[in-house]
Amino acid sequence: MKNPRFSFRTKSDADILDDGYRWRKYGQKSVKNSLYPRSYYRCTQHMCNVKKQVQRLSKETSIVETTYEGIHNHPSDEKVVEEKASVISSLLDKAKGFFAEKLANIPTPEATVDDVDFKGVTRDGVDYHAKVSVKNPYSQSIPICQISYILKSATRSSSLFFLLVPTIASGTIPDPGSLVGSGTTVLDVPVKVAYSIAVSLMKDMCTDWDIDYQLDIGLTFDIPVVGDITIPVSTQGEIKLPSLRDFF
DNA sequence: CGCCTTTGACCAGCGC
DNA sequence: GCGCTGGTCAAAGGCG
Ligand SMILES: [Zn+2]
Repeated sequence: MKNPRFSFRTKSDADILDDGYRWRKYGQKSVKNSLYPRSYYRCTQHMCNVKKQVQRLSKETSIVETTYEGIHNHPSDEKVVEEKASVISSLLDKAKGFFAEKLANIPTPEATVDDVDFKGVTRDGVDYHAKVSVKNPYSQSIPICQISYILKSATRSSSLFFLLVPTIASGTIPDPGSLVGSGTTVLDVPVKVAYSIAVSLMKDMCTDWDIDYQLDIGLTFDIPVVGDITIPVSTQGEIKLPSLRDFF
């Protein structure tokens, strides 16, 4: 009943992805608020009750989400495993090249915050809408399924606030797509800042509106069955906050 | 035949 | 209880 379960997202045109095991489909249901149906599979091996669900996301139709439940008690197809291993090493080569070129030219940052729009105030906090440009210096395009970020202040101001609360916001961006090769991809990042932090920020920013920021970004590659590989990328820059006039 | 989808029926949990 | 939802069963049919 309560088996271990994990899920991952894969950017794929095909609904059926070979993971080295043989499955028998035993159901398909349409789920509420989703354009695409959810398929139910069971491992064909006797005495192995591993199940999986496959569903294409309605928001980003190029991504399928697979949820596994249970652990196989038998080996899988060797050939497919070998193929997966080659895919993984290929991805690692891509990542290596990415960092090789990144380290080559230090001055250009990989990610900058272009603009921060004030969206509104809710009961819990203040909503911003940030446009983040992520530059991919590597010639090949990199498929990304998730980008996690931590936005914290790197200012050297004597402000007590930044010493106490260094982290402004954090979260994940679901399925931002691919980072195009030798280009810049603009991501729309919804940022929710807790109300108490926002107030402190406003008080602190009365004199100078620009703060130095440090943006810790994790690029997450999805690798079927094996799991995710997250590569940390750090960047610094300057962020402009909306003035108090935007509030009233 | 063996093995697989398809598909409606069926069931269990949950909110009202 | 009633209806909705998500997960499963199983009969039927496809296909090499
Ligand atoms: Zn199995």
